[in-house]
Amino acid sequence: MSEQSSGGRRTGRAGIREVARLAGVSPITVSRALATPDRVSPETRSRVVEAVTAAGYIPNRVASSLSSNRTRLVAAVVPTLRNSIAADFIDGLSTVLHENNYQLLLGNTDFSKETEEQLVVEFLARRADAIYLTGSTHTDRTRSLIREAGLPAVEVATLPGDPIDMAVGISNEGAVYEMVKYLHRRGRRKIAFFSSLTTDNERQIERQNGYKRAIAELRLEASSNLIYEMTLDLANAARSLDRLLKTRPDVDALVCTSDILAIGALFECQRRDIPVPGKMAITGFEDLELAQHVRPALTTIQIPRFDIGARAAQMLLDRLAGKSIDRKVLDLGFKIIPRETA
Amino acid sequence: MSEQSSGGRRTGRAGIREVARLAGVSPITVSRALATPDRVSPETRSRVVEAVTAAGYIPNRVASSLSSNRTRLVAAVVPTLRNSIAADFIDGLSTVLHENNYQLLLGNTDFSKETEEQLVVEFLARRADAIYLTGSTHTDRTRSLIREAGLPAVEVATLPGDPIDMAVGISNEGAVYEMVKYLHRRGRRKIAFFSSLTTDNERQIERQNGYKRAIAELRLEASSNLIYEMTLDLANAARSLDRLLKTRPDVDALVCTSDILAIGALFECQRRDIPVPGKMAITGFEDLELAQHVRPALTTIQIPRFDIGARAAQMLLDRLAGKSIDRKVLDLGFKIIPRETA
DNA sequence: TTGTAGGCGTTATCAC
DNA sequence: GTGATAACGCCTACAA
Repeated sequence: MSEQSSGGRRTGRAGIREVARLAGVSPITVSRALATPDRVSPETRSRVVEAVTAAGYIPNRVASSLSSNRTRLVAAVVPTLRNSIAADFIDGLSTVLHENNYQLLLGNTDFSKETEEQLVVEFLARRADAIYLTGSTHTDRTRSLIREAGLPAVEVATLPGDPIDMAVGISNEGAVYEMVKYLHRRGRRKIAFFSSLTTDNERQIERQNGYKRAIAELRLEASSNLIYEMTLDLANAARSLDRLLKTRPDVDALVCTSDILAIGALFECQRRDIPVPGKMAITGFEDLELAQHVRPALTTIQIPRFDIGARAAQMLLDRLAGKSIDRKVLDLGFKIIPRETA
Repeated sequence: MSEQSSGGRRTGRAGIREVARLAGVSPITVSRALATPDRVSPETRSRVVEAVTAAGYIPNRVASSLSSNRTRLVAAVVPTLRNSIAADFIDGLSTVLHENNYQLLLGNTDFSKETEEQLVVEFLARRADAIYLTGSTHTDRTRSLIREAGLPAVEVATLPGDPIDMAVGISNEGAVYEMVKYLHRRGRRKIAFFSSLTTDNERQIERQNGYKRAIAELRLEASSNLIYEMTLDLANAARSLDRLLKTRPDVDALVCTSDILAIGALFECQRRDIPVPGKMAITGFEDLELAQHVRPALTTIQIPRFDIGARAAQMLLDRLAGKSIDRKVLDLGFKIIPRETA
């Protein structure tokens, strides 16, 4: 009857005590042999390793997290992974995290900052060691929760004036501003603007601000019937172009905040035999691989997608390692890629 | 000096005891008021809620996981999120998981089953409640580890004959088989085949098998110089088409295992003024939104991308809830979408 | 409906 | 280099 530790609610799995027993050492020595092998004598180490194999021991990180007060978990919040460059960021983040023996906890908000707040609460409850947020639009509670927890945090894809903690991204405002000026230099004067939804999405708002600032500086026509906002897909871009041309057949250029929208508009022009760039110039944002393969090839804004995620991971890891951060807001820059559509 | 519980290594944050003290109840009552509110009197409940707010209490799920031996964590393994329908699956998975108050732990393998094994070990160590795997190609150890842990598991995007536990997907073999027959009915006789890399990726192998079976049944020419394997992007599809046409200018149809490859090939045909489908028929796989927008529109195989992830989540949740599963391997089906390229 | 006792499996701390 | 002890913060089991 009476086994070694019969009481309570055991989980069936071999634990550190069992391994310790097999190796003829104490539990804490097993812990050290696995976590910090060089603080244990070679013989002890090999006896422990043997015992681990024999017992089929898989350490319980839940227990170790509770005890050490560290989870080696980074939580990330994205709006969505569908049709989204967020997937590229996360790929970069995940890759660097795994290389450093951290794991990724992922949540999607469907573009709602209230949902984001719920996720952040859940991530704090799980005691994630650091947090990755897409963009800089958050509820006040999200911000204070993270700050009060003292959690390393990085906001991604934009350059907030007042980051919660750190940020990596590009100037969305600047990128579109430059693009409008580029179009102006190439003789365009009636410039329309397509963005995806601006709800809880400051990246889109910043891009729209870049457009407006350039239009104002260049003394071009500023009109609300030149600005369209839509869900991010090809079909909506085509539909919006249809509406735009009905009210404003005089438009000679179209700045889009995504390659998807730009390509949707380009295809619609081709269906209507509107020459691009002859009658209509079109520009995108992101530089998807597709951009260089459509004909005419898409003039667009290139951003370092994988790198943004990877650098975000690195910044979090540096902070977790106690290193000092030189720049809290890291601008990875954009580049206008002139191709054929503008 | 001597505070309530001065000893040890406290984490600074308000704990359940502090909340209990504020509410004038025992810690276990706080636990119940939050986890199962209906098992607590309304007054007690509201006193607890007040105390929670006052203390800024965020429950420690690490501790609760350790104690309850449940993490409410589902771990998912994908090859990559870049340029991949895996992102759509994960979006579906994540959405359903969050609706049910589970969180998602995500890892990427870069198409290596050894990396997958490492991730699975890590996920087991974190005591994830269930696991999601992409495909059915795993190391023996991965399979036995999951089986021995008795963990609910779902393999996604294929229909394994011997699933580790459950599976959701489509018949990759059947889909390509049908597509080749479709092309044959439309008079094509020299049919080439483009797939992405087959390393540790049985979906690609199954699709190639579907191609080979149809070719054999139809008594068409089977030749290794009709089969190409490449990294999944537009540029490689174009390059492979170039090579194919050099050795086999007589080819009249091209079956691709991805819309990306098909569109890459289509664009290359257009650059070379090869009429599609006049001289060359092209078919894809996935039915990305782009497929219906390119001109000529792409004939392809549609699969329920978001649903595959969502159903995978549902199967795991059902099993976790102790419900019986009617079908361990769920076939969500494909559909050939005839458009203009074939 | 509420509370008491004790353990979940590990690691921090301090001693040897 | 190794070990004894006591948490980590919560929840299961059982009792009242």
